[in-house]
Amino acid sequence: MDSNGADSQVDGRTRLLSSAAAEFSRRGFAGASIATIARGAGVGKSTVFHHFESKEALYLAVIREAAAEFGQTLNTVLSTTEDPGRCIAEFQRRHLAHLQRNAEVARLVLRELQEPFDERCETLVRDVLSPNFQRLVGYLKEAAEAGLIRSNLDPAVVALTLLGANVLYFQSREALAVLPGHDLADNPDGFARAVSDVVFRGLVQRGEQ
Amino acid sequence: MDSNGADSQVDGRTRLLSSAAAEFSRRGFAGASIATIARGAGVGKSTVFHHFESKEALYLAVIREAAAEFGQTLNTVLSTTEDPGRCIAEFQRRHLAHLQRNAEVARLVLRELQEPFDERCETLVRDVLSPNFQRLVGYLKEAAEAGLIRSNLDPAVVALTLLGANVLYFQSREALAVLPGHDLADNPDGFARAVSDVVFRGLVQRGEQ
DNA sequence: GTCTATAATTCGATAGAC
DNA sequence: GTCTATCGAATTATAGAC
Repeated sequence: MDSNGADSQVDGRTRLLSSAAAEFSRRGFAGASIATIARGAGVGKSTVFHHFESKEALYLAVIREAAAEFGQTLNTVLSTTEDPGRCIAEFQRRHLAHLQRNAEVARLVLRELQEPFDERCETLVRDVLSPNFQRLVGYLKEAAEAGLIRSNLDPAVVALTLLGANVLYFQSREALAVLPGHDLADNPDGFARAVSDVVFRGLVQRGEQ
Repeated sequence: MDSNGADSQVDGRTRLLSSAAAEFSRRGFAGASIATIARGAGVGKSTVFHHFESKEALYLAVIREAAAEFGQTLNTVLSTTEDPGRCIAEFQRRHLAHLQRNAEVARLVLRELQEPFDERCETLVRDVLSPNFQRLVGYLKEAAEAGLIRSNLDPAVVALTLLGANVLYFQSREALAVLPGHDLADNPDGFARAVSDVVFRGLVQRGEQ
């Protein structure tokens, strides 16, 4: 049922990260227990503290891991020498795929953002989430300065629009299947492409206004 | 601190709805206690079951109430005789304001969508959320058929893009305040207007492609 | 207020890699 | 022999019961 356990092929640290992702995602930060995480990784409790300074450090490491992986994707995807339409479409597709592949961590982050804003959340945003977000914003700003896209708009708004569509899709996938009239629920790539098309070209008829 | 309590100006049913909104939002459906809800409304436990068939009926009524109120707004806002740019901007602004004004219910719904998809959630989507969503989709479809907006795009995708931006803003308002380079966090109307501008006009330079 | 249970964290020791 | 991963036992912190 769970794919971690004492899978001796990977080292303890890695097994701890994936066990922690599952446990934090299921119970939230406060509800998660170090003992359960250790058990899930097939190691002793004290081994956790050999690899990570504290429960919070482990928690941040779980998210940092996923964020760093997506950072690699950004290296490939965000290039001002490419056509911005393609760039954005590819960003959107890869981002949604990343959310779905790292569903546990994604849920963890969304859960955190909903809880009352504390210092832990601020650290999370500042140190882990913000860098990738700022790279997207930076790309959009450069594209605007280079005349590749419209320049009179806030790049942070554009970024939030793109991310918001993916996040809502990710959160509501199952609910979408209930709604009639489309087949979005089982076609994330198609959804991502359609969103990037909407955002890039807009609703307005070509040639008007 | 909380504005419900035994405020005898409004009737029991109304006080129950707002007490229930607070309690469900805080503890989720399973965690919420009818006794606490009754106490918060200043009525006895049996009064709850006089007004509502069951815990689930009360829960759905809380959300239905907010959805119906927003349905009123849709009547005012979605009109194919208006300029679609204005329509969408106004929809976006009112929707975000509605999320913020009904923050407890909004959090409740988002929480529900994240939990494992069960029958309760399906009822919620089908009976309560879907009607308003379909009205937005229907408006976009008509606008496309009338030639007011581009017709080769999926209206459900457009709707999800608009809603996603608002939902993400709503969920991450406090986190946004931490990110540098913008003042979005304390200007929801400005955010909504900027998003609708992006979605309506697109990123592409006017006159190109 | 004290007692108790639970959970985080630290300590000291062991075993294997190089 | 040192270094690193590991463990079991010991130590604190905290929250709830009485």
